[in-house]
Amino acid sequence: MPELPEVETVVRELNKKISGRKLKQVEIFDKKIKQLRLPLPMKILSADRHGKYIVLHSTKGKILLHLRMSGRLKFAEKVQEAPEKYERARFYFNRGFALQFLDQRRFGTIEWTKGLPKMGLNPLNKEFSAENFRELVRSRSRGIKTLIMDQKLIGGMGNIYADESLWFAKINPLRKSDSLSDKEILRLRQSIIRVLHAAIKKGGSTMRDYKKTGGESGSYQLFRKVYKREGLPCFRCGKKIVKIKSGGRGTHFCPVCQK
DNA sequence: AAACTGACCTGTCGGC
DNA sequence: TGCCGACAGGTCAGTT
Repeated sequence: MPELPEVETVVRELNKKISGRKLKQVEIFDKKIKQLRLPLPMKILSADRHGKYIVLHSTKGKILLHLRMSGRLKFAEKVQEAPEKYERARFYFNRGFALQFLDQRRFGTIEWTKGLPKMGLNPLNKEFSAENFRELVRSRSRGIKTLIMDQKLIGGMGNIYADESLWFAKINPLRKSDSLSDKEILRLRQSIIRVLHAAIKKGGSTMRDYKKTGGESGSYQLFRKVYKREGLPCFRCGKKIVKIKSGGRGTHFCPVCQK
């Protein structure tokens, strides 16, 4: 569920809510998640985003969270003892604060580590330069949508924002990456940056499970152009948006203005 | 090395 | 109504 804008939104909230707080105890409710063996208590210094990972930095190491499809974090000033529905783990901080990890589909992960997984370019950072992106796109031959969603190449792009970015760039998601012109590559880069920033501004997209740490929904879904709009008119040319499958994922685009 | 496929889970929705 | 398959924001291991 959560892609870069959703994770970024959550991380910004965590920074406000738990930076500097003392983590006192962790409870794991789902036995699919293995015990962390943290040196508790520990002080959480800050929260960070690494692709779609959430990183909690402490003086002794990092707690790495991944929400996968249906995971979410909920911050509570006071929690009841019993886990709520779909609650898989809980972090207890000083003064009664708790962070709940909810995950209906149980794909989400939590680990205690020193290092970080290898990750592609951060599209919000200057490393996502026109030159770096062009090099990346040109150096292989595969569908452009699956390329921009490959976390080893670009960290954080997911299904919604890949479709949205390709619509803004007027590029068909099935185009082979090495067939894109310089102009198209520049347009795609700009579209990715524009879409991600706009989505962060709206607190991400709530299609179904995703919620911010206080329980509010994001609102970027109200501004989407193609994702889950199959059969509806394209906002640019009026023709119907179609849905196909690419890399096993639902893929939405305008067959007329995305060349 | 790079690019597909199915598997991992639980729930929902649409068709017959 | 009920059943059954397809599908959902993401990755991974296994296979070509």
